[in-house]
Amino acid sequence: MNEQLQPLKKQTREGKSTRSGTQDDVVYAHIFDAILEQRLAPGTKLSEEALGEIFGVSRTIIRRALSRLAHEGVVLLRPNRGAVVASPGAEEARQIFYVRRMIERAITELACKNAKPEQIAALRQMVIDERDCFARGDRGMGIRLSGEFHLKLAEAAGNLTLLGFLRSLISQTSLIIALYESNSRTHCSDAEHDQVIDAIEAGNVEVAVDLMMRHMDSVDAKLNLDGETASDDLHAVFSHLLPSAKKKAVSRGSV
Amino acid sequence: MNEQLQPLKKQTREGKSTRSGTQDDVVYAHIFDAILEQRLAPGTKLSEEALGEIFGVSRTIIRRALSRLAHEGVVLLRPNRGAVVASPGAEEARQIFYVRRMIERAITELACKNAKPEQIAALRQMVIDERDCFARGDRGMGIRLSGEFHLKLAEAAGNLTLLGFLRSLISQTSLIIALYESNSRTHCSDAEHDQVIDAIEAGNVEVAVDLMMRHMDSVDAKLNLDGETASDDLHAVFSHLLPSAKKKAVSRGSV
DNA sequence: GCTGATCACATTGTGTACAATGCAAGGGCT
DNA sequence: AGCCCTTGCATTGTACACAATGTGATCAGC
Repeated sequence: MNEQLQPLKKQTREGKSTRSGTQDDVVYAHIFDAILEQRLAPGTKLSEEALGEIFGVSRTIIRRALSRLAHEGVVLLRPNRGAVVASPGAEEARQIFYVRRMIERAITELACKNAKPEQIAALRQMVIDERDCFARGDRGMGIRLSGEFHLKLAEAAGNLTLLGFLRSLISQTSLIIALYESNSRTHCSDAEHDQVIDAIEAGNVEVAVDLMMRHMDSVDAKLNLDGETASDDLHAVFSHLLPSAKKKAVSRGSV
Repeated sequence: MNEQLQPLKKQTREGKSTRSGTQDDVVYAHIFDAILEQRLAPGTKLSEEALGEIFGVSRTIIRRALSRLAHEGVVLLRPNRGAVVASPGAEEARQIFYVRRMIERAITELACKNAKPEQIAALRQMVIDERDCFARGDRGMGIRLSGEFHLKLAEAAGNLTLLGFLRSLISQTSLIIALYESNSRTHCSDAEHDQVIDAIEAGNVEVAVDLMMRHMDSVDAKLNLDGETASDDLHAVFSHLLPSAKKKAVSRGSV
């Protein structure tokens, strides 16, 4: 982990998820990415002062970023006791997937009606980039891109509310995959994404939705939410035994 | 508007929406309620300093409250230019209603399966209270309660993610009703709420969902989102002509 | 030796001062 | 006279200092 990257004046090191530009967003994005790429394990405490020192900003900024992450359900904010990376239990995970499935269905339907040619093109490019990243072994970026594919699709659907909800859901989904993925070396298959685009471009709602649902199936088929029903608490209980952050992102998948 | 209610130490004046207790929540709730009850018109600027003085707290608290409201879509936070009460356009309104309808359907279905007897009882009590409030002429409280009915229902459904989404949707819906309600003297009919409970208690999913959808219909039937397609910007443009806050809440409805 | 309370430390919560930004009015220029 | 630039004010953005709270360790008592 970086000892102390310089005070990041504006958009220092924006190579990662391209965001607008305020310090705020940069810090938010970094923490978010760290969680997505599992460099921060669920349950890890996120000390305001420590983070402030790392990013070279005051606690004010960190606090805002954490608050935002908490809103999205990626971080748990315990009053007077600090923030930790959320660790959703199995039941919670099921609920989140249930809702995500519903939202993705709606998005797919709307995208069939509303997606413009240039948006479809952007989606295709996205899949290519995604494939590239996985091919290059840049798994971290690949994971993020495969998440952003779904977001771009939501954009194409043209409903801002759905987009916002999906953003929150994807964050949480990624966390869940990190926790429960049994078969650790899988990810959103590019092929599935491609097929969905085909159906959408053809305007074939039935098929598009069906494919998307299958896609969702293939994602949560990889999870084992059964067994160890107590894992929710176990994770929280034993998390302090883990080092506060793993050095390298290892093979894992996302949606 | 109150000149300066005393520094509200803990839970001063918690007669309104019963919340936990931190200053934070109190300020949040007050602003939120003011928007819901239309004492704050869409487009109104929310100055941090002014609010801080009114509530007797520092800008820090106000800022957090505003940030939270912004996250729920009730307030628009323009960087370096302050916060204003959001004024969603017609298209945005349609999108929000679309999503709300979808969420409410899911909640109703789940509630049929999962609602426990004591939760049903709580819902019935809620409708009674709601009716009471409208009967007493306490329209403000009535509006809030009718919104909270839907939230309680979501609770009974047992999906926390859906609950969170619905909370956000209800806030925005209320705002939209404030903006677009043509027939100004309507509200969630208690009868409709009651019928929905009946169906849920009977475990009759089909009927429950159908009733809920009708209920949604009757809500947006009262809006005129057509005509004056430019009203979005008009509201924003002319809002500075209005006094910063209306004195009294007048007859209006909610969901 | 173990359980319980007390105290010290570490961390978060809040208020405030200062810096930066945006907005508006006034004056000079064309 | 109209337009643009400059200057001043108001408001938000950030950092920091102090207060409050929770946590863990030490020590007395059983």
